Amino acid sequence: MEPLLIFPDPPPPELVQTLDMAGYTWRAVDSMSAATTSEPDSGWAGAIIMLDKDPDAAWAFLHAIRKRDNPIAPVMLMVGGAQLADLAMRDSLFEDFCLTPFHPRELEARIRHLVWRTGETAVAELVEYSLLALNLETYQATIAGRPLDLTFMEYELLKFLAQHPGKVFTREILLSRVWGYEYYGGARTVDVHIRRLRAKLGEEHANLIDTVRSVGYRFGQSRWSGST
Amino acid sequence: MEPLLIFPDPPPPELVQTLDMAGYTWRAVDSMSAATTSEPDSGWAGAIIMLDKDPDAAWAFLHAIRKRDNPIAPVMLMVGGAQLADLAMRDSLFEDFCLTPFHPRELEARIRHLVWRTGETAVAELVEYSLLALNLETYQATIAGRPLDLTFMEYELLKFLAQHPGKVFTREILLSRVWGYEYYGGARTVDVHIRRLRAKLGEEHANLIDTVRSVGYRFGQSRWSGST
DNA sequence: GGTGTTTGTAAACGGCGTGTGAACTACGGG
DNA sequence: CCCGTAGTTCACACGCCGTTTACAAACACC
Repeated sequence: MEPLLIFPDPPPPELVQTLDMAGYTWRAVDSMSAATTSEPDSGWAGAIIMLDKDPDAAWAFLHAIRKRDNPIAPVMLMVGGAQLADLAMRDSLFEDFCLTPFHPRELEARIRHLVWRTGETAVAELVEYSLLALNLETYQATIAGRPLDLTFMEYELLKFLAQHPGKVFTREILLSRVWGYEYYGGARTVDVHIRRLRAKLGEEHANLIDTVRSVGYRFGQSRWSGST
Repeated sequence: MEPLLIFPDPPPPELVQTLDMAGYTWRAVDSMSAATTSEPDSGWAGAIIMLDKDPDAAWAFLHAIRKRDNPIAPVMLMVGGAQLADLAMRDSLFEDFCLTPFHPRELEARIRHLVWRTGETAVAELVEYSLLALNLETYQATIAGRPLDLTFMEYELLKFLAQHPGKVFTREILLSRVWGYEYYGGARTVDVHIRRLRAKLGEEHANLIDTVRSVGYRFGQSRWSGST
């Protein structure tokens, strides 16, 4: 799982202990730039921000990570009882908070609930296979984290293939299912698009699309595990 | 505002006092049938469930209000420290919890945040993305602090796009969702408005609106990291 | 009624996505 | 080893699609 972002650095030892005991990975940072540079490719699972030591710096940091292009969510605030009034009018900046000093089991329960909730709401229509990911809502594709710049037909073809991994399709089937039922065109069209897809997937992933001689093309599951 | 549903009846006096002080209306019930019969036409704003006195009855009641046709949400649980372990594996039944005995100001802050969050999903008065900010109440827009002089349609279009960052919309969808469901007009209308928006956003921010060739347009989220 | 703004449509322009033909290569059978 | 079949690769031209400009209709504000 992706690590949690902690502010500031170093975090209080009781927080570290609670997170480690619960099995979370985390990285503490002291500035917005540090949060960006140390961000893993898969992004942050969320953020925990200590608000009780240096409130002004913490609020500034919180604003920064929520106003950037990919806002970090969810955010858990650690606040002292006297700071509760400061939370009003800033509801949009955090998802949950926990009073300090905190009960380790309470914080653990809150983080678990928070992480669970984001996993629930992330319902973006995705097609994933191995290192390939297609986001059907945004029409974006990535292979091993690297963005793929696909044209419309390339995207449609790859989407169809990735939605039926392991299955073999003849060129005629692909023409009718991807291009359209009444499409009249040469079978070579498919070949060329397959070729362009393999080129954009890169040499190390071109084998995601197999050629089945005298039949057609198959996506993924090139080698089925086991014998026979 | 709609009343809060409290379980059980009668609720502990300190809870009543906190709710009354904060200005919330509420009704306490002791059974699922009572919750149904005393439900106002506009429904419940949410539920607060005391889990510390009779846990079994509380869990049964919680299950009931979450499994019916119109599940009540959000739900706040009041739990003793020794019951924290019971929350695991039941994340789908509640939105937030508060330890008992509770800090009145903490509970007030939690309820406010919870109610705000549910209102947020329905109507947001402010839309922000990166350097763009739209104030839906005053019909004002700014990019990087600089005011944008947008016409009505430009504002509506930008608002709709900014409310769904990353998502791709076809011209037909945009025409129906922004212009109106029974609007009958050429798809070129969208193009021109997109063009005018990009011009007003300025050269350095024109790329906030991406063109997805032969599909439609997308706002923001040019780079995407794995999840969220 | 006059003037300026907003909004929708039409048409010209330009780029690049797309399909096709042909050359080249790989594979398999006789 | 040859030959036929099938897949790959390359190059190029057509045409679609988005951009841009221009203009007319609708509207608002004096």
